[in-house]
Amino acid sequence: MAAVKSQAGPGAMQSATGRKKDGLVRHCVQEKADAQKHRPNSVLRSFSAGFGEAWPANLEQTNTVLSLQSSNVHLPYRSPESVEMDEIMAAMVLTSLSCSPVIQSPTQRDALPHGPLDMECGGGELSDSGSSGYWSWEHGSVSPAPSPSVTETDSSMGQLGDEGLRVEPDPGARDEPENRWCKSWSRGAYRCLWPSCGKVLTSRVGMKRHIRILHLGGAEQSHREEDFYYTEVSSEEEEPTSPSLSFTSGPWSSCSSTHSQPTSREAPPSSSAFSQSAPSSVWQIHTEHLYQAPCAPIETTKSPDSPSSCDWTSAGLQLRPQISVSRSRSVSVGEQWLQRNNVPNRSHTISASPSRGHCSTRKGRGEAKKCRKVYGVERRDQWCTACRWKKACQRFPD
DNA sequence: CATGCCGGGGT
DNA sequence: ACCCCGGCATG
Repeated sequence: MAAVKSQAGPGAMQSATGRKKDGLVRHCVQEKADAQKHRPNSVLRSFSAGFGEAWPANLEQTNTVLSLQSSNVHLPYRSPESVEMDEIMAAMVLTSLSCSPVIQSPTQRDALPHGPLDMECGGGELSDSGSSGYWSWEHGSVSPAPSPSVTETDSSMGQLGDEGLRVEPDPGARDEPENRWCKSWSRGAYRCLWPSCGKVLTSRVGMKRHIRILHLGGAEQSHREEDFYYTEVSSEEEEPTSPSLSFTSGPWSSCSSTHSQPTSREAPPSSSAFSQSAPSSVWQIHTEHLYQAPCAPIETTKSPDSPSSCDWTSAGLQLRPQISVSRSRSVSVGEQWLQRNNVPNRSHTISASPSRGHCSTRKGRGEAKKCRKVYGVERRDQWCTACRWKKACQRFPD
């Protein structure tokens, strides 16, 4: 978008504005804490839940792979390195498998009350395991082609393949449009979701290794958990949208609004848990605003670097980067999300609406940079529309 | 004084 | 609805 914008003259701005309407939907399904149970099965379950039928086409293939795995697993001896690699592979397979529509595991499958898109509940507790900040789009993007290179896995994997995995063609199960399109536009970068890490690597294996070694302490048991601690990000998204937009402090990427999707956003399922949730999931937000900011996608990132998890509340929601939110609808992104999902919201989102409610009192100047500051008067055409019209800034709401 | 934006007006 | 701007509050 940024590029488009910059190239386009003022006149084009308007069209850009129009385009904005199709904000990007980052609909992400958040996994529940349950997923955190460190068990292979739970891993599979949770993933499957999140992905819905991500790649039905791969089911057969997947099964095949599993079979192979189960039959090849027990190798008398292998060098530590090879073992590690195998485990990595295993993790990859797991990841791939997670896309299967329904991976049933005999036990407590019903225990997980996740419905399609029920982020809210997941959010309820992103607890410590911290990885829960899982958004379907992120995972959905996990290479459509389930690492072909996988040839074998450790025994546990094999078992899973044999008994734990029963893939049934259940297209309707959790078929979310978002999942589909989401997966389509991400490609290769992986970001560590570990709190205050945010490392981005281009290889999945590398990321897994990073997580396992640095964050999971290389624990044996953790081999299959890496998946929870990283997320795939689209390189596309990483592209800077606008020069000054990226004040995000972390490695967080921004998303561009070039995608035609209604906007949606990840929001903290529960205001409080929010901060802790997803160690550092990226809150990418695309909002529409009344005034249709010409430029761009608004992106929000939860500041990863904030040592203390709770940032949302401080500094106007932390929508640091740019968020354009229409005042008329509440302002906080989180709120918006909550509203959409009928989640009883409230609490932290201070940022917003007060101004409208009791209008007389103009709220003091927020510390947030406004378009004027960011772009300067000379680049007024890059301001959000609201700013241009001398209205409350939509891009950088307080 | 610069900034943010309400309220109101023009098209 | 879109756009602009006077004028006021704020820092």
